[in-house]
Amino acid sequence: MAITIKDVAQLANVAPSTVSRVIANNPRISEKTKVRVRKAMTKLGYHPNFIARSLANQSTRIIGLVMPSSSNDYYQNPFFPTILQGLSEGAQENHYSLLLSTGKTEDEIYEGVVNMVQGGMVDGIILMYSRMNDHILTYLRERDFPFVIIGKPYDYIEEITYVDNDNVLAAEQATDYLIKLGHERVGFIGGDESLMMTIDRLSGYERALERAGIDRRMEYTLHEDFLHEGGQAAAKRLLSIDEPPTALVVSDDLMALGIVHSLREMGVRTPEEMSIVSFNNVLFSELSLPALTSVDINIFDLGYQAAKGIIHMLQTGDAPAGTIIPHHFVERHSCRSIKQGAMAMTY
Amino acid sequence: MAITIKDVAQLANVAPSTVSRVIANNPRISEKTKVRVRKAMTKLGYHPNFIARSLANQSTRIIGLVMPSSSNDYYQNPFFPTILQGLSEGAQENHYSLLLSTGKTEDEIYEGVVNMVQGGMVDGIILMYSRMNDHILTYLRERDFPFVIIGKPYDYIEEITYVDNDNVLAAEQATDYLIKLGHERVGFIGGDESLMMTIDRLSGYERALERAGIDRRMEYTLHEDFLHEGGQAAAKRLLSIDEPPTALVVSDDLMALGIVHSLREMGVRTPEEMSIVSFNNVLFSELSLPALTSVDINIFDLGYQAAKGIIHMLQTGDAPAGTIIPHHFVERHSCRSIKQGAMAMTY
DNA sequence: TTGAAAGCGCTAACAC
DNA sequence: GTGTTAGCGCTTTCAA
Repeated sequence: MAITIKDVAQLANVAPSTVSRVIANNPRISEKTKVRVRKAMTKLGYHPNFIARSLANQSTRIIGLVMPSSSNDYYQNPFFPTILQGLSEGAQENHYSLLLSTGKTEDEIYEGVVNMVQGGMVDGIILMYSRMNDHILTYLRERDFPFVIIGKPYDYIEEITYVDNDNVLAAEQATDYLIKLGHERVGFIGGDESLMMTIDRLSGYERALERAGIDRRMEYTLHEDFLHEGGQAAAKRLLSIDEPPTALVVSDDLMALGIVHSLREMGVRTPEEMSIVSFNNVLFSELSLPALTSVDINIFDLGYQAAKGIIHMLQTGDAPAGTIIPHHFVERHSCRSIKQGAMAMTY
Repeated sequence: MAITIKDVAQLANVAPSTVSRVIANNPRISEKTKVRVRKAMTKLGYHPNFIARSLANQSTRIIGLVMPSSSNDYYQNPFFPTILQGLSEGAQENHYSLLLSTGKTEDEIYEGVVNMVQGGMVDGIILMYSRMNDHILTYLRERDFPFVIIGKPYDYIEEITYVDNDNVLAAEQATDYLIKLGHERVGFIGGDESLMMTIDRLSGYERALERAGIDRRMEYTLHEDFLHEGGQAAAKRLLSIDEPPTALVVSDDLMALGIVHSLREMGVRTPEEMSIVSFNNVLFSELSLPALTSVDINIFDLGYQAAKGIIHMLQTGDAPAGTIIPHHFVERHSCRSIKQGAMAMTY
């Protein structure tokens, strides 16, 4: 059995409660006894017991992290470690810890969250994704349990604290960029259709087309899970259209890579015959061939601000609000101009 | 305040201890009262409090995960989410939770681990990396705290439970593959030199050269952090040698990508002028141009077995042992034969 | 400024 | 089979 507050109290000749106060640095304890107690603590190698403290305080200083189900490819994305890093840094700065949800299926994850929450293991929750009609979100709302969500809430947006990019604007700008390059046949390749990220990017894409007076063609919009199939299916479908697009807005770098790859296998080169703008700007976007023009969404900040946000909520009980993380466009070599008399590539 | 065991006891007309026994499914309780108590539980919406249980049991069913410091590029690797997935699945299957270490610097992480361990937050620890002279490992050993390490222990290998690949063999095979292709000037690009993974792969590389009777040239071995610089520095140094290598064993796919990229910028094509074998076989290895020939080390299993391992230790108190996860070679298009009269590429 | 004592919610040894 | 009781290690009234 480890050293407890009692052992320290005994050695320092004070009551356990006094030791407790010294730990909390209670100002009503005299400096003299503080010093004495602290000396006893180091002498014994005392370390406070988190569990006992949590039980007494009804608070664990632990934040639960809910990942998307691991059957979901989203999880596989290099996007994740970076978000985690942000979360980790935000938590660390305020002496909070992070507890991971586990579970493959949605149901398993849901059950895990219920355990975390009702079991009193966590003080708050961060949802690392946002999708429509999410059970977990509903549950959290119903219980009025503190949480923040990374991504835009599907509904009750005024009542939920979230951290997100302006994905509509970002996609609009990306699409606009292609249109300015002279492309009129621009397609959109999204990920999971229930993800708010996908939904927003799609509507940004639509908005740009509309503003440019370009009719949207439904066959130019594809939603699939490309990580596994390497974009094979998408590439095929795209090329089987009688007037295939000349440019693509792709909701994720890894997907973009898959599409570039499949296109290449079918003899279509990027950017010469297909221009591509993607999202996230993960590490390898720069290293791939061609280097991907990508929208940097500041993934790290997404995590960092989410951590800050939930901690702020827990400490102040403040009203919810949305935080928008700025994005920026990173121009590389995956797009080319098809304007009359323009340069061939957009270096 | 939430529903407690007492509320349930009252409603079911039994003592709190009986409720506790029902939760534990103690066989000495009659089916009749079990049913009655369970009914009361669902009626009240009772959910056991983890913290209280942990305090009474002196066990949390939480496993602490120690990541490398986030200043470390290793963290950035797509490798990580996959390990996490494995850990998560292994933990979930046994109803364990995962607590993440936070902290940027080594010292912060160390402190975090001490808090986890001495604070009684975790029953065991998984170190997600293995390096020489690691403080944290020393600490854990000194306290005799249960832990498993992903990677080969630097010392006391007999006394430590670990999960690892046979990196020596893997690197030997990779090098051998290049030698068989006719390469005699084979270089090695490793990551962090203190990582056991790097050390083992380097010695596998050396072994293959030795067996083939090829003298090792020190200028062919480079250790750097290529993720940030995109391999620029490495590529330059490699090409500045009077007799540059014709093939490279690279300790990581992302690094390999960086090198391919930099080489290309300097006018050196892969695989025509430089053959490359790398490690890990992460998702994009297949999608890059050229598709990378890579050693698949079964990252998921590394995590999965580590989780199983620590849980086994906790439940049985069993003696430590090493688990070796098999690897396999995935031949793609980043190497070519330079043998007389051989085919140009190894499709 | 400090101590005594109750209690956080649960488990387990000991009774009956 | 079930109840009683004493903790697990800490915080926090309340009293002094």
